[in-house]
Amino acid sequence: MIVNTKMVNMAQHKTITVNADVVACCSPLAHVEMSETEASDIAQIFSALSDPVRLRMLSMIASESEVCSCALEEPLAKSQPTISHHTRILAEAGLIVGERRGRWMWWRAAPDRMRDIARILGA
Amino acid sequence: MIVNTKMVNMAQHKTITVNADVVACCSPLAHVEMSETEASDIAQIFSALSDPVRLRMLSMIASESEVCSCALEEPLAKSQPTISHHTRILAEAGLIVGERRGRWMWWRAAPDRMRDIARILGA
DNA sequence: TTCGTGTATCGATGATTGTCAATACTAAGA
DNA sequence: TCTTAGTATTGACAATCATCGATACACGAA
Repeated sequence: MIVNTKMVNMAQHKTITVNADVVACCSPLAHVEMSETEASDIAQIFSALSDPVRLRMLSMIASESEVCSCALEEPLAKSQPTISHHTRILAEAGLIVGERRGRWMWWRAAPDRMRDIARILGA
Repeated sequence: MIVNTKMVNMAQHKTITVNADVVACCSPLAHVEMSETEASDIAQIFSALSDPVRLRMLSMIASESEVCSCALEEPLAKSQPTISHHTRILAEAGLIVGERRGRWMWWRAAPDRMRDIARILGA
């Protein structure tokens, strides 16, 4: 039974997903030269994707409907603080969204955001 | 008149494009959980995309048929060694391809590689 | 309230990275 | 050959990052 449900991106922080609309409305790379602002915003997202642990983490989360933080430590062979660090970075990039249920933190992928990024790369 | 033409990725190095087929045959993120090897290979490419200067550089190159190295310094406001450093990283990631003509280095985008990455993110 | 447990934060450390001045390399012309 | 000019490499430095132990916080149960 679900006792408490709270939508958050950064677990106990304000819900901040950076660059939401900037990314959504950004043109494909090959069409227009990017501004410095666009470049910084998008670079942050690629930066979130530039770590092997986070990539496998995102893959695990995106392959299921949702995954608990506690289910990530063992397969990724990382400590609990490290897992928390990486989920936070993915969430700040808008690639995953977190939901607290009691003591547990559940994560699910944000396919819209992933499509936005794919579109920027797409030909 | 073109005197000498040499296809290279790393300007005066061996032609090394890392992960070429690994990336091309990699499944979308949400389909199968990534192996550590896949994750490392793909993380390297996202790492190349994770810098604002490189993103703008790639955008400039992809917006034209080809761009000379010497045409990048001024609009990006970076020194020549820095430009060379960034083109090298993009080339090693397989995102751009270089061609030397005389004293000049010409770069063009690799849309196939960009599509491969988009497909990995795509839904 | 107290205890147990899952998660977030802090602090420190070793590794990686972006940047540029100086220098070496490469190619074309004189 | 010597000179000029575009590019690559080296070396150094400041900044950022991944990692984890220790600790604080949040929540449910007794």
